[in-house]
Amino acid sequence: MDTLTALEALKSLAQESRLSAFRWLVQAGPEGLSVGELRERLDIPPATLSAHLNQLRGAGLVLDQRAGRVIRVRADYQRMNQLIQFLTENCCAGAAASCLPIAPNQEKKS
Amino acid sequence: MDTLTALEALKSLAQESRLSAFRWLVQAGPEGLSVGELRERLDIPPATLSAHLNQLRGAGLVLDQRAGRVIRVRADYQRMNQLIQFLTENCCAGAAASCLPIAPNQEKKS
DNA sequence: GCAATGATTCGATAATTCTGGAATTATCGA
DNA sequence: TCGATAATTCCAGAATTATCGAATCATTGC
Repeated sequence: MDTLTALEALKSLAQESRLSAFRWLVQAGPEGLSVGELRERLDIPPATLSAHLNQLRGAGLVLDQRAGRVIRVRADYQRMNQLIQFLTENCCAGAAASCLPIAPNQEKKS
Repeated sequence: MDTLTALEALKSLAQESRLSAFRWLVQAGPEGLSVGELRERLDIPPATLSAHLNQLRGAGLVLDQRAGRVIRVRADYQRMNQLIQFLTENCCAGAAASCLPIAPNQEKKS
């Protein structure tokens, strides 16, 4: 993932409603949620949610699929993963040791 | 790391100059860079850099240490790590399989 | 075709963030 | 103490982002 794309993704997640929306979608799993369901959970007006979703879409963090009148939205884990990878690489250059405590083959220390 | 803290960190990194600054600092290693060196690399006015550094400081992503007239700034890897951990946990809940392809003990699939 | 429902776009206002010159603070060396 | 250097704060204008009502688009069922 290049810097510009990462920046877009970061901008998209760096906002309360959008981060919250994304977390709901992640929690919902591969099925995702309809825009309406998401709106209920976030309790914000449709137009506002649409604007936020557009931002997340633009960053490639969510995908949607229309089913009749309902649009089902789901988190794009792959893209999220690329972001995490970008951050890991760009956080760890020159200090790998202190930046990989999450890896499953290591003890989670402290 | 709680959501609010993560949000602060994301906001701090979601800006071109600041992301760039942070990457320079990471690349510089534990020694970090002086504010002046950072300013040279980013090529932005002192006041602007100060504002960005304050943001990064507030998010706990950088630490500084005064040495005479010079303030040496370095990336806080631990904090960055916590952010990555937050994102990993909040990306992977309910979909762990597709969110850990980076782990060194797994094949990267697809 | 028409009414109803789910979602989006439009457009205007409010709020926030970014930027950078000028003034200020801190430290050093002579 | 003075002058120079490193960095910061102050503050105001510019630019961007967020918010959301109203209008619109898309789809369904009748």
